[in-house]
Amino acid sequence: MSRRVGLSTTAVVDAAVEVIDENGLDALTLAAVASRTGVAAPSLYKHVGSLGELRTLVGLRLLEEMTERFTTAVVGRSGVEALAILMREYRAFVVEHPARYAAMPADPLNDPALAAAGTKLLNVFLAVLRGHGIEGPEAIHATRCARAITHGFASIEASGGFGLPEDLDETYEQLIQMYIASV
Amino acid sequence: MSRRVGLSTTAVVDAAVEVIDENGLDALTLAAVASRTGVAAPSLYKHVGSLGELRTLVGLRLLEEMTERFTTAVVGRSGVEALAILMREYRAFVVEHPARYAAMPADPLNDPALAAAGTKLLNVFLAVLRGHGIEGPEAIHATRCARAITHGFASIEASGGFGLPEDLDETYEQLIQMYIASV
DNA sequence: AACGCAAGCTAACGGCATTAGCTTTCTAGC
DNA sequence: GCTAGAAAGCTAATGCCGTTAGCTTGCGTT
Repeated sequence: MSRRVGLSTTAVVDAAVEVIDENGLDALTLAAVASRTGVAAPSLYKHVGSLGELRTLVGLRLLEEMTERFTTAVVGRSGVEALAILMREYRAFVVEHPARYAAMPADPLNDPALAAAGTKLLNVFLAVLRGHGIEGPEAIHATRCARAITHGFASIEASGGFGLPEDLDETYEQLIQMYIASV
Repeated sequence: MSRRVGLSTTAVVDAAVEVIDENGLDALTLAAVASRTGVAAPSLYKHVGSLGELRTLVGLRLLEEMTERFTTAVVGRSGVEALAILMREYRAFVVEHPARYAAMPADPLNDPALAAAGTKLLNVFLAVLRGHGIEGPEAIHATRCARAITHGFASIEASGGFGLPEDLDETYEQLIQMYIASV
């Protein structure tokens, strides 16, 4: 048998994300990742402490992926235009990778391993709001509102919770306008 | 040993909800329900087809619980007042039973066993909107917006996703006003 | 009083995460 | 270039869980 596959923690997380993409979050199992990486299940423990830790690492990866994507999308834009772009980009990520979105940690700030990455993601929103003249406690409320709207719509859409798919764009634009009108 | 416990499907679902309330959705296991009902795990199959079916039954129960609660809360009210009450009641349910909310089916309309109950819940919103003069496609968009906002805020709150808990009321009232201003 | 069904039970299987302990391969230092 | 030791892999084994099979027992009906 071909020994020394040359695995690494990064490669294990890569494989985990692939498993999620292909078969959904529930399919993320050490056995599945092991088979995909061509290794016996217990060997994964050389690179990852436990299934729980792997989940955290996947969450970290996704948090960073979103942050980079949002940062890139919003560069050179400002004001309500930037806010709208951010919200559309959020939904676009979920539409492209619905299973991946389900693996996003719900409360990154409560997990020491995810707090830094979660804060960075939050800061993208806060920076755009600040550029629009919103700061302090007002900015916290505004960010929470944006989170609730984007996460709410995206999570329902990702799980197929909306009945008729044809005019979802219109509903979402309506939400964006609703939000922008309020800030 | 005391044979003939006198179990029923309803009693099994009761126990399942208690397990969820006490130890979270992940703790919903046939072993846990069996131990709580004083029965061996395989005996549960006399009342429930599988763990998956038990999850569906729990979802059905919660859907009905919410529908009844909302219906009661909104009786005698109309217009934007009724909309605000509905949204506050939605959040109140989640605050009272965070773990239970996590067990709510994300896409009830896609599951034949839950479609009827999901439609009933949706109809409470649609009825209030109709009383406010919103009908047809416009009502669909408006309902989706309400769902996105309430579910988004509630699910983040239920999972402890918001950092500072003190002025969450204010954020939510802001969202309610934002929504009401748009319909 | 006897029968049949429903509601329990125990035993067993397979899948999973995880631990323990072994073998092999790469690499660093001489 | 050789050799120790660490790192990366393996197999075996444990315990929990869902699930199935097949047995036993209590209860309601006739």
